[in-house]
Parts: sequence; structure tokens; C-alpha cells
Amino acid sequence: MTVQLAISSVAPDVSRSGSLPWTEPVCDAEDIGAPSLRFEQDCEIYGEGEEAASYYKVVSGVVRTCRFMSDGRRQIDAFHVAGDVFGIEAGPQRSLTAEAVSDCRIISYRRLPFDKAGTVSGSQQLVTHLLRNFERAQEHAVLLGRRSAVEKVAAFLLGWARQSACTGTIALAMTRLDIGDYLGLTIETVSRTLSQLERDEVIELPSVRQIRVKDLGALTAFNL
Amino acid sequence: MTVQLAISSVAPDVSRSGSLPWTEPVCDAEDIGAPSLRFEQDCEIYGEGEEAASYYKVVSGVVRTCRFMSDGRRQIDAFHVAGDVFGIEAGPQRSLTAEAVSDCRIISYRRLPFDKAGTVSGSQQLVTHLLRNFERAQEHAVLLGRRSAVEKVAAFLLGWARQSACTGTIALAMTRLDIGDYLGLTIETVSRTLSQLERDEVIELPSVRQIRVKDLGALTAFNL
DNA sequence: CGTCCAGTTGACTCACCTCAAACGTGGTGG
DNA sequence: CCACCACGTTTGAGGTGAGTCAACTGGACG
Repeated sequence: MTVQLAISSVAPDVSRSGSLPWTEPVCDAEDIGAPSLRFEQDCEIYGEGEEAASYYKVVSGVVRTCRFMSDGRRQIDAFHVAGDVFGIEAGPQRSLTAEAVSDCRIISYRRLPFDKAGTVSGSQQLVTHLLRNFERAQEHAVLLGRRSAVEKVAAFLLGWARQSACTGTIALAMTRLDIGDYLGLTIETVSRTLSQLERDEVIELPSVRQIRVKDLGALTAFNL
Repeated sequence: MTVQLAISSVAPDVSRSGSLPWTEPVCDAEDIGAPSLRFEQDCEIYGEGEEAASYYKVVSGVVRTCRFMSDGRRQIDAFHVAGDVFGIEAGPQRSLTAEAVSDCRIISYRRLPFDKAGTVSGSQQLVTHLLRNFERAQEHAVLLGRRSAVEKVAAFLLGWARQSACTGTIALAMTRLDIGDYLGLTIETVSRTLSQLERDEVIELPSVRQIRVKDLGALTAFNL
């Protein structure tokens, strides 16, 4: 649960901050040599309410952004994998908490402070990422509002199946609790639903953190 | 159910399109004289899957953006009121449908086509609106995933109470069905919950489309 | 070999949904 | 002016999908 800075702890922030409130995220090719932060599993990257001084890009590992309610309920907003950008905020404060689902490496980009009017401007790259996150959030809302447990789980699996299309087996980085808090379900319901899908020969569960999709068509049929 | 163009049907699109994929939304002062489109209640403004050639700003009235599932289920993504911008898309196609909740006036801004790489750039104003919509979508996801019926309704009322703070009475533009599809509930549950809140002296329902908040504190207590 | 913890499974409960009937209001036509 | 209808809303009764609580399982690790 400790945060470690990579060897060169000078983030690419300073050299990149221009006259715009947001600096440009560098392109993927440049990122390879860039100094990155390391976070161990379950480490907090930033907390709700903190000053939003930077945004981040995932190099490796998985990050979750989530909100906690006072009674302990948690809603996971999104999982972020390599290449995803997270931590872009509308206001000066963090509206969500970000945590490392697995050990991960992350690049930080400095965000310049808002001016008095609170206006912002963005680079092409950054706006593209923002748009993608926006669309994901909308998609997620539909999922949470109008879908049954099976439909939710199927949609979740499809999302990860796309990523691991080559292997055909999904290697989950997160626990059942994470999945539940992402889908608005309890661990028990997630577990039961996965078991049911296995009984129906839609998926196979070789191990707890591995899911093999046997019938992609059946899975897809749950959406729409 | 017919679409009518205001007198001067030349939208401010053309004169404003520069070299950027997105044109700038004009400021509020300029909008006053701008030619606007009129839509009657329940008119479709655009449909899911259509080409996303413009984005819009609401001048008056209320607009809903929503998604339909093949079995008829509907999830309302957001309600947009005067000053709100909607219809900003990540891809070339509409991911949602937009409809007029009440008769309304809307200004359209042309969006230039994506270049081959699919990159976009945005003006300060537009990015600010995008950020606001993004934050709203995140908030909405938490609402849908982890809140009970009363909490959902309370949050909904608070959102509109802020707008009509001066009068103290909320004038609803939408039906119970709209509210239900926004909150991920049925009409019956929305109705029952409102009745219960009235019995508990938290609100008053002088008429079907009017809600008077009697105990703002109690309403706020349902959040967090 | 025992401990620990994530995951699974079962029995029961409950919040919300479904179905159905009654109500109220606004519009239309006699 | 009133009778009637249409439609959105309210209310009631009963059903059910997912939550709760609790016991059990099975790897991982010492």
C-alpha cells in the first residue's frame, strides 16, 4: 500500500506546460521512455475532493475510478487500461477517487490552474480522450439503469473480450467485488450469474480470475 | 409532431466554421438574435445512428437525450435546459436520440467532419460544456448504480430545485414516464415515492406537474 | 498441515416491478 | 353547459429478481 516513484521522478509536466490550461498528452511513441509513477495494488492515486492538479495516462496495469458513499456503498465509474487517460476534471477538485486495481505504471501530466472564469481549453489528443470517456460514461449509465444482472455481466464480459480477442480467454485484473461495484450488483449476484453462464455453456471458468468465452454470440445476444 | 424552422433558417453554422473540426458556440449575448430551430413537444431532434453533423444549444424548453433498447426499454441519459449544449459526439454517428420534452427553441452549430485519424479539437467554450456533460454523466451513473428509489427521486428533485430556487416550486416539464426512465424506475415507483415524500411532509404536490419543496434539508439528507 | 481470504452456494427477505383498477383533468362535441 | 373520452397519474394486490445473511469451498501461502 505504498506509493513508489520511478527512478526519474521528474514528471514530463513542467517541460510541457504551455499557455493552455491543459498540457498536451504526449503521443504513445514518446511515452515509452517517459518517467512513470508506480502504484501497488489497491493504492490510492488520488482521492475525491483533492485538488485536481494533473491528469494521468495508464502505461500498464488497471486503474479504477470510483465514488464512495458515507455508508460504505461504492460505485466504480470506470476501469482504465494501458493507453487510457483518466483524471480529467470539470472543476478544480477531484470528483472521484482513483485506485490501482493491479500494480500499475502511470504517466502524470500537469494541468494548469483554472483561471478566474473557470474556462478551459484542450488539445486535440486530450479532447479525444475526454470524448471517449464521456461516451463510456453514457454507455455505463444505460447499463446501470435498464439492464438485468445477466445483461450487465454479459456487457462487462464483452467489453473485456474485445481486449483479449486474440487469446479468447479474459484475464481479470479485478475481484468480484470490483465487478459488482462497477455493475451495481453484489458479489453474490455476480458469482451466481457467472456460474449460471457457465452452466449454460456460454463461458468457462478455468480459474477464478480467468474467463473463457465459449459462445460469443450468446453473450452478444444479451445486448439490445 | 412537425419540425418548424424559424424565419431565418440560415443557422449560424457556415459563417462560424473555421479550420477546426468543431466550430465555436457563440456566447449567450450573441445567441439572442441568432436564428433558432423550433421543435414541438415529443419531436425527434436527431436519432441514434444518424450522422452527427451538428451539435446544439437549448434556448428555451427542455430536451431529453436517450437510448432505446429493442424490447422498448428506454434510458434517458440527460435533460437539457436553456444554456445547455447537447449532441457532442465522439464518433461520426449519433450514439443517442434527442427529443423535445416540451416545445423548445434550439440553436444548431455545424460540426466539421472528422479527419481520417478521427481526431478532434475543441474551443474553450465547447470543451467546458463537454466537461460539464461528462461530469453529469458520471454523477448519473452513481445515481443509477447505487441508490434506492427514494434517493434517486430526491436527487432528481434537488437537481431541479436548484434551478427554480427563487420560486420554491418546481415546474416539471416531463411526465412520470420520463422521470422513471431517467432514474431507472417505473412510473408507479416514481408516483408512489412522490406520494410518500408528500405524506412525510418533505414536498407538496399542488398539481401533477408542480412540486413544492417543503423540507430541503430532508431532501438533501438522502444524498450521501 | 493449518490459516486466510476470495469466491461459491443455499435459504430467506424485501424493494421494486407487474398487472389491474380507479381517479382526475383537459379537450371535444352534442 | 354538460357528457364523454383520452390519457397521464395514482393506488392496490401480488409476484420476482436481486439483496442479505450465513455456511461452505478451494486455492495460495507459510
